[in-house]
Amino acid sequence: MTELFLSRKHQVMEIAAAHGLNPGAMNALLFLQPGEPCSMRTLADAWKCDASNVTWLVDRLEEHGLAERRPHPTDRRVRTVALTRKGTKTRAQIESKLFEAPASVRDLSEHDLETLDRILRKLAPSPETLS
Amino acid sequence: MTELFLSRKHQVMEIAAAHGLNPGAMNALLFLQPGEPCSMRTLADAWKCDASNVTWLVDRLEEHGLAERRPHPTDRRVRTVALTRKGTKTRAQIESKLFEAPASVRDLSEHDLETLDRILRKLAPSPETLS
DNA sequence: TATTGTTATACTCTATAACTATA
DNA sequence: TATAGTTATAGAGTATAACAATA
Repeated sequence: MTELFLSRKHQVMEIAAAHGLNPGAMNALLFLQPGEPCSMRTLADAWKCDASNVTWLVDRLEEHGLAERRPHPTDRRVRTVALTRKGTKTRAQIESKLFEAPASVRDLSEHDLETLDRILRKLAPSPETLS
Repeated sequence: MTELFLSRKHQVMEIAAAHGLNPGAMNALLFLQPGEPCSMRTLADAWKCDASNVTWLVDRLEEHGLAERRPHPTDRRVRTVALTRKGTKTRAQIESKLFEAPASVRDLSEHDLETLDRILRKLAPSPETLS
């Protein structure tokens, strides 16, 4: 079990490094939704980290041209963070790598996969199935 | 999915902090097997980190009285790391917390649990089932 | 000559505190 | 007065390089 946990950690770090990002910045990128700019404060709450750390992480994303700060339309204190075109593309690439099924899962039979899907949905209901 | 990954990360950090350990030191503790001392070099390879970092992590474990350095019986260059009695006990406590089934899993029916077990065994075969 | 482990040191990531600007 | 974000700074954790002891 520890093995599995650790290998996942290393896999995540490798995917991040392949794009020149640290794991924190990669998570930041994944949290941002295309076309939905997000305030720094929201990001700090979502990532359960300090606001100053968000400043640093968003700086990293901006350096890579993946995101950009924009003024908030009504509250001039707020700066929103939006994905750039490059950021949207990179985010999609990372997501597909990160959630790609490992070989052992792809080797499961169609029947096993459907059963697995049915049971796992009980563990982590998608937003659509929540009341 | 990202949510799940992050919440797991925070859970792991909380369990480590409850024992005054950082996540790295906790992983170190979990890797050590009672009655099976392990060289520093082996640990560095296992955790894919630098040897100097192992020195630091084992220092943390020794400070907490969880592990101790011992000479290698034949190679005087090598220092092995062994769990103390306290380390063995703490390790067991952490392991049970870390791998405790979440409420959503405990709520599954007996039948679903058996099915899940059958399918998951195909993904991560235990050492016994490996050829 | 190669390997094990440690020390000295620097770098990355994160948090705390003080600050500016808005609300 | 409270909140959003930044800057300055300190701390934890990790890596690199140089070193001593041993193989």
